[in-house]
Amino acid sequence: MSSEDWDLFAVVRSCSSSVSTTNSCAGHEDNRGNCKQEQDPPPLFTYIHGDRDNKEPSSSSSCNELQDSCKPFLPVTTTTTTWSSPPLLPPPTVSSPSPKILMKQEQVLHESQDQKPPLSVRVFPPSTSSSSSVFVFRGQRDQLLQQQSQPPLRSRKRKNQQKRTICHVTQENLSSDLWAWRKYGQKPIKGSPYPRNYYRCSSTKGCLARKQVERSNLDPNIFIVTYTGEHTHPRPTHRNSLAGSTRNKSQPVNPVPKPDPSPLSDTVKEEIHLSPTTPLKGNDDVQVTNGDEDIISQEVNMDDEDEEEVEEDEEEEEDDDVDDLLIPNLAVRDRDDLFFAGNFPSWSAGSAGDGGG
DNA sequence: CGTTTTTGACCAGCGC
DNA sequence: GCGCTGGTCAAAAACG
Repeated sequence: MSSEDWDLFAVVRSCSSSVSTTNSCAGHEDNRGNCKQEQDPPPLFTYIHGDRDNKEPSSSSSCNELQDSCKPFLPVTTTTTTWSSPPLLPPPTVSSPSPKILMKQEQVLHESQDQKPPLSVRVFPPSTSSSSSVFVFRGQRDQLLQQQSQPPLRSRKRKNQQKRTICHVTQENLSSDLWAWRKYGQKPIKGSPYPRNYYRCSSTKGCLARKQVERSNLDPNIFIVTYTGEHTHPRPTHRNSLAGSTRNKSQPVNPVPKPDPSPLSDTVKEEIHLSPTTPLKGNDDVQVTNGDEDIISQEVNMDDEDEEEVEEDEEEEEDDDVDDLLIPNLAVRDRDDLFFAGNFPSWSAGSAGDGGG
């Protein structure tokens, strides 16, 4: 596997082609009015948004920002589904492999980030379309309690965590992100075999938007993308420069433990050539994915507003749903496997920095 | 030349 | 206060 492979994942690029398509944003417009969705929205999308640590009143602009970041992943149909406050339900128990795995991942994610397991998990059964399924889980009660008893956390780290949108996307969908991101760090995450990659918006120097891409340890096909901060600029229509964007030669310092390197399909190959910075041509990315990919995004929200919406959903959704949840359509899976087969250069460890500290 | 990626080091938050 | 961990910075290297 080579870094080039990872490029694709890391990816996270956007802008490119842009422009054009309009779609997902339906109903969600960032404060900059960029909301126009650029590409065909992937079918699967779950997102959690909200401020976990500092529960600031979620400003619509902020939320929109985050959502905007995810817009690329946001299916038109799901755009309206904003979840927030979860019912105070006990954390669901996950035991089965497949779908539940994602849930576990979620829990892991929360644990690692919030240090606490999610209070509840919301799952969207593939109701509207078979290809799209969304699940959202969130734990807030503890946080809420903490809020009441604890003063607002104030630290750079905490501040960043204030609002974030977590999206679960497939490798293919990673490139669906139309924003331009520049990788600025990579660190191994405790409890996860895969390192976490840190990206910041490269469209504008002053842009505070950041993105974290982490591969699900439970489901390698799924990437956990966490958006933080807000874009301080309208969505870029094209890349400024491609220099250094593609690294085909670079070799993975930390070879990823990849099982079987199967031959990549043409489609996959194309994607592999793409890098996080690689300009997307038109909807190439989308084309590759075909829209069947799974994008699971989650919005972590601590906002009361969202809670209301969630409540409604809750009634509709039953705990049983949780079992069903998750990525009904992993059509990409095969490709992903192949794709990943030789990818993720430094997934292993130690790369970004001292690993902490 | 300009930009991105890589990666070691630093800083800060959190739990004990 | 200490240690662990996560997040970010910055220098060097790589790429178009």
